[in-house]
Amino acid sequence: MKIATFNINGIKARARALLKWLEAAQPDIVLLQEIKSVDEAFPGAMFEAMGYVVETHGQKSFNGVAILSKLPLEEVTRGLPGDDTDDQARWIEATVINKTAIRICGLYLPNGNPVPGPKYDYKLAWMDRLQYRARVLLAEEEPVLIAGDYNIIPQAEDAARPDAWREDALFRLESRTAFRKILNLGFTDAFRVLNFGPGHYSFWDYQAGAWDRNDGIRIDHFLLSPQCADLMTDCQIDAELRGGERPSDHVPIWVELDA
DNA sequence: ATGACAATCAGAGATTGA
Repeated sequence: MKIATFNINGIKARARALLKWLEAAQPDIVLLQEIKSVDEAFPGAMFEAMGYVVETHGQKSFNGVAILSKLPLEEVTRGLPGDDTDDQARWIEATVINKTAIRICGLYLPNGNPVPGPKYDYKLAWMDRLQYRARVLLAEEEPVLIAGDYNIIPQAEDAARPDAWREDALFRLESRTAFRKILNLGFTDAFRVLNFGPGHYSFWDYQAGAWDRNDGIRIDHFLLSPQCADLMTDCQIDAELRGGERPSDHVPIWVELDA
């Protein structure tokens, strides 16, 4: 089973490019972030025509996550637990059953800039809630996959110019510590199991020719529970999409699971 | 230190992003 995550930076602007990539990459499940659309305006029919079921958790103008799946989805839930006053659409969960049941979580973690400030406070508070949710899911001792745009550069090798990010909300120690706390529960950063060294990125800024200079950062991740990590057979980034026409500033990353 | 680029909503330019 091939599961992908892709921050598409606006479904309205990216629907055609997404369709083209789906046809080429043939993922069974796709987690989307930054759909920047309310549920009613999401162009679900074009994906349903390809055999996907569509579950959205949208919001006007900003944020918004969705799941496309060729397998039936069960127990779909929306919103990250832990704060009833948080109305930002950044979290969606579903269970998919093929050979084995997997709990799939799609996330769009807050950016957090500028630092310091309320946006950074929100990021850290959101990561606390994420850690708690991850802990609850892990306790089930079943395959769990938490993937999406984490807005976290895990290590220096995950940025072309780490010094430029040193005090940024994506890379400063406090942010990386919060991310590592989740890993330390027992989750695996899928990409780093199978890929080594610098130069592997999932985001390139639109500005200053970042793509042409490969001035990128790796901020889109798959975190796998032990039971899920044992099923993984491959994990890759489809970087070439960034060189296409009117691309998102992120590219897809995917895992292959024997599940 | 600043801005560069893009999407959205709206119908200009502010807001957001990373």
